[in-house]
Amino acid sequence: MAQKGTRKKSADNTPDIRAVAALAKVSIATVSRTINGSPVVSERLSKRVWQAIQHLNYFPNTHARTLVSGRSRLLGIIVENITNPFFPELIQSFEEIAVAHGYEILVSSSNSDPAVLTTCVRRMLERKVEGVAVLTFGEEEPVLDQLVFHDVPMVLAEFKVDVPKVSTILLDYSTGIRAAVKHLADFGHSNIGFLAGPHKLHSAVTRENDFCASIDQAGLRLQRKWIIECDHTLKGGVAGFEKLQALEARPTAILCSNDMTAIGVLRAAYMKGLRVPQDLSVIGLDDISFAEFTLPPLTTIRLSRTELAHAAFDALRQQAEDSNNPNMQREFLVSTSLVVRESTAPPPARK
Amino acid sequence: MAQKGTRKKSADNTPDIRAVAALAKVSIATVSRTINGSPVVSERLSKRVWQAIQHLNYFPNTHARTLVSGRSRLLGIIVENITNPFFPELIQSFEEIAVAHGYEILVSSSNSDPAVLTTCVRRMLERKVEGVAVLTFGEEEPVLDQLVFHDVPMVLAEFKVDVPKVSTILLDYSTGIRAAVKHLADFGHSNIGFLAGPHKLHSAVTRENDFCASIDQAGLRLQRKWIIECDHTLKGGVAGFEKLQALEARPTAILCSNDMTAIGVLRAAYMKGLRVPQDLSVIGLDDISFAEFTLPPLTTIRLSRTELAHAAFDALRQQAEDSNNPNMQREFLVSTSLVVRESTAPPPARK
DNA sequence: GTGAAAGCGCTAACAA
DNA sequence: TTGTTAGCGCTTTCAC
Repeated sequence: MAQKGTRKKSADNTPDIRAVAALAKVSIATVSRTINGSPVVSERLSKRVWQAIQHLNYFPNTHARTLVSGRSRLLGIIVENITNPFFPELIQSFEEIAVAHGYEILVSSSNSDPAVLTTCVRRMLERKVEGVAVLTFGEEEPVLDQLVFHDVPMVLAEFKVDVPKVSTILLDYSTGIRAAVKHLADFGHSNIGFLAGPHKLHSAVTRENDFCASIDQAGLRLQRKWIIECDHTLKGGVAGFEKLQALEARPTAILCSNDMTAIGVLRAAYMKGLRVPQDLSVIGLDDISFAEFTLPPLTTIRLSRTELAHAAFDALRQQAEDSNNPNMQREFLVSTSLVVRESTAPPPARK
Repeated sequence: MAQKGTRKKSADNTPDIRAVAALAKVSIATVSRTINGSPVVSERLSKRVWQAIQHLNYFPNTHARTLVSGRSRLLGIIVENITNPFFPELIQSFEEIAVAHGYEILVSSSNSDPAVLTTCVRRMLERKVEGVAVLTFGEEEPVLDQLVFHDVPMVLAEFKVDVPKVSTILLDYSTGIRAAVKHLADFGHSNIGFLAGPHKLHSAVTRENDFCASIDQAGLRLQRKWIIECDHTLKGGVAGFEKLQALEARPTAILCSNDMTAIGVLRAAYMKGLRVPQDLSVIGLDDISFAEFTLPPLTTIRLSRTELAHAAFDALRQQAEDSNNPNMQREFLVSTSLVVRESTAPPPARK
């Protein structure tokens, strides 16, 4: 009845820009300029405005801002699965950097399911993200067309496409893998097996090739039968280990395409009564947080999630903010390095 | 030069509601009604509108929607740390449910740092979340005032406050702990130790009390000196185990306040040459994903992240959508259950 | 340097 | 049942 405004909420604790303007006795334009750091505002007014803002505990409504400015300050990040221990650390870093630069992030998991990916993309589009980091390391291509179509900048991991506004992050596995092989060779291992990832995964193939090259470079002889395709799971690691054990000539060290596979090997070796590292050396790849907690703690090739996150953010931010160069495609390289823990040692003495 | 609109983006692939209206030859109001499922729209027009929408690949701008409707369909979830293996699964479930109901989520980690928490809250406020799930299991209280002040519904875990629009999720540890103690007792253990969490954590105290009660209920004698305060980390578990070992009379089974502590015990036992479960039974609590991958796989008390996520979402959704009952405070109970794996067995035969 | 005013894309009165 | 219109809270011309 006595209500005056049309759709004003009843007891709203959230002041708007008009309230600030009224309190500071300036126009809303001046408040806006002050908040956005426009250099034209005189110090006298700026001070009054900030005081009013403080006094009212005011903060701008991002939706209104987005609507009028066309900038959402929202970035999307799509991972394969947040439950996969590789990703939380990555998301964490990405969030930290983004927030530090005034961006908000939208996280979602594709679960390797194209239908889910479609939904993710749609959600991001609806929220008007300014860029999307697609860190699924796999089956990305098809649905991403939507993002391209809507002109949303992207950054892809290990997947180079020649499209404007789409940058790429390449992973330098070879450095870490070479270091791992050398580490083993230095211990005296000359028989090194490799438990590969599924060949449909681009990264798995790269890792395998890098392994082969490293064996060469170390002056060792590559044994094709010691390279076994697994599936990046613990079970796969167990199975891979067993295949290796069934051979007559067996390696004294196993490098795995990822940590879960290595954890499978640890488990299988334990069940067989083989001691790691005395009887068998094992190395993983990724350095998921659990690698530190295995029995024994796993020597592994660390893929820096921090670097990855930085690269992804930089690519997106640049696209979002550099309007001079709207169609740039950049390329980043993220390094790997060996983390020596306790799953590697010299090979058992020959009898 | 020849540009007509004022601030129109140049080549915009994103049609707006007017484009749809024009194509369908209806007013924008009809388009809006159609999209929002208003029952008043005639089938004839509705069909034309949907066709136009499809044809243009149109989707509404959520920011505009939020601005005018006052509903953001955004929910916040604050966890202690996304890197803590307890949380990803929780976030995953929360996301799934939320998305299934047309909500988007904003995830952030407080890192147990009040300053960071303040930022999280601020970010959520700026984005106008309709509710926040505070699942930090700890030091929440102080900064949350901001949310209360701004009238944002909340749901807290294990932390009951009597404030309108703030619901609580209680965790029923006792069921799981009782089952664990019984499991051990059934094996013949009568000497059971407990590696507690830090007493400043409410949940840790509850777990400890439930343990004591369960020992009683199992008809066992409680040994105070077998209860040791640890800190929920692997190192803490190692230290706790060592304290227990230093005692003259030692337990044959150890229940831990969380899985990381149990993993520490596994490690320490391994280093001492004690076999688990033959020489010592170990039980964890949480059932983090790694628990399945330890050596041996860890018997543990599972705290259902799915249930937790459901409860959190339901609480928030109800607050957001039930405007009849704007100040309701609900209470949820989430259960725990024993997951038997391979770290428990009968005690070693007495000599 | 400052303010008035025009919208950003939508929803929700209100009219017809 | 449908259309017209007034804003949601803000940024950004454009005058002054």
